Amino acid sequence: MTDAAADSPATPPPSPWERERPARTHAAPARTPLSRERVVEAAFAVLDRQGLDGLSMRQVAAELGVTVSALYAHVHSKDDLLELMYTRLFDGFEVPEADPERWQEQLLDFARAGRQRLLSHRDMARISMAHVPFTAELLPHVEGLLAIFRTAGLPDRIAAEAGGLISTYIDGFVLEEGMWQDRAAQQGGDASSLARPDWREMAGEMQNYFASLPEANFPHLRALSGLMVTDSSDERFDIGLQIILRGLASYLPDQPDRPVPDD
Amino acid sequence: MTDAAADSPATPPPSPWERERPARTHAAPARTPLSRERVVEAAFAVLDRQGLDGLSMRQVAAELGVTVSALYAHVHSKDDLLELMYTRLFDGFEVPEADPERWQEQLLDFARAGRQRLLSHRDMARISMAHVPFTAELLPHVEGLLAIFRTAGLPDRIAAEAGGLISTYIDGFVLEEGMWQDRAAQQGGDASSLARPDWREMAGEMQNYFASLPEANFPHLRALSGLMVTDSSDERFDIGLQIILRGLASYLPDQPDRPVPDD
DNA sequence: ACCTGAACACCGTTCAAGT
DNA sequence: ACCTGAACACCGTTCAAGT
Repeated sequence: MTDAAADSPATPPPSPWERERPARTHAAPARTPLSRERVVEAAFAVLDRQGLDGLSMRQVAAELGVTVSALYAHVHSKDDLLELMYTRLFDGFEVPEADPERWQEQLLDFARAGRQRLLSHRDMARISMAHVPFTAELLPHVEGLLAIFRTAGLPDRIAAEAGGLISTYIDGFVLEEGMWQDRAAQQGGDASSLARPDWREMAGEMQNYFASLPEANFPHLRALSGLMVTDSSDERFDIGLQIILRGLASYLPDQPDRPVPDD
Repeated sequence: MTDAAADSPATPPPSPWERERPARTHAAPARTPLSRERVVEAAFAVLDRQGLDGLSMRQVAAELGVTVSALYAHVHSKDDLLELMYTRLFDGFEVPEADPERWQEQLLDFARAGRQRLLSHRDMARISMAHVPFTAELLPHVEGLLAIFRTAGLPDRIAAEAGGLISTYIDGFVLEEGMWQDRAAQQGGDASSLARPDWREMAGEMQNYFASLPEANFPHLRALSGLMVTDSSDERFDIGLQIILRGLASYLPDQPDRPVPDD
């Protein structure tokens, strides 16, 4: 029984962080009745159409052709529903086996995948920021991330902070991306272009605004006007990531080409 | 005309980012009537008492002894009110003159002050995350921060990302701090201890939980159980900050013997 | 066992009417 | 000029009642 590790994801018992949730409906009934899964699915549909501010229990019920009160047999509350959506984001995502030789690439992949996951549903970053992955289902992901840091050789107290730092960066970056899109959508398209408003225009406006600032007061903002807001978020995302990765690398025992402190 | 820089904070014209706002009430009337400032003040009072989820226009009106509709003469909407609260957070805060010799200390001070500002009102990090400091009033702060990066010698595209990276870190860290306190409050104290619920207990619970995980599946989480959640957030905050600062420092041309100032 | 209907106690925002 | 009162179109959640 010592190889229980290789067995399954081995979801641990609920942590003190999480609230209890009503027991699942045990037997799967006949003609596709409501289920927790269907409620979550409908919630994603509403989210993508209306955004988080338009995501109400009543809208989810309408999406399912059902009364509001019917939802409460399957989810404990709206907060519970949001937590389920947050958790479902990690479905089918595995942190790879930590490889000390490739820890930086593994981290890059992890972060990029995380961003893509958040981009897969509207306002998902806002939902993600409101949660912490310390629930039983998500702890394996945390463990996998910590494994990368520790087997790479990072000191424990650095490894303990690194996961939160990177996750916060991902959430924050995508949150900001979403804000630009929202602004562009609400300024530009009155009725159409709901799906993919080209915020390129807004980026251009902001660049012009920064470039038009008085030179005497805002020399640096003017100088960086072309870089602060760009339409290629992918590059900007990677740069921030590299800053963090280089910071982490500076804590490794021997990495000769970088300024390493002697403590 | 060239020394306009030394004149005043020189608030630039509104950026494309910001929405219009109803014109301020011009003349200050007699007997302390409503004003934008009083509305914001009342909103902070409600926020500190009820939290962001309990902050409603109706509660703010009640705080002022006034009808809800009266508020709309002074703020354009609830979103507008939240933006005013966000902006007011920066009042009386100056980014220091950039000193290339002391850029790391200046950044440390900036970040610590930012965290303290967020901690000064309940749920303030949640409000902060929903905003971007690209409004006319806040651009001087952004400029001051960029000045520190650029005069330190960081490449432009690194400087352009560094501000957002650090701000995101601050917001994210304080957001998480607040979540712990909320959890502790709603688990423990039923009626009393509203102001300062000791979440020390909850931290202990989480540590025990991590330490109790099956060794086979969660070796790293177990090993770091004492570090992941601690009651001294100050240290944890500084560690994340140091990771970022070292990452930034790695982009400087040659700074061989001077790593980040250690505690 | 599962869902409906109705109710409760809230929301943000608007607008005619008062003073 | 400034505020009130009432209304509109929403919320999350609960619970007795139906089938």
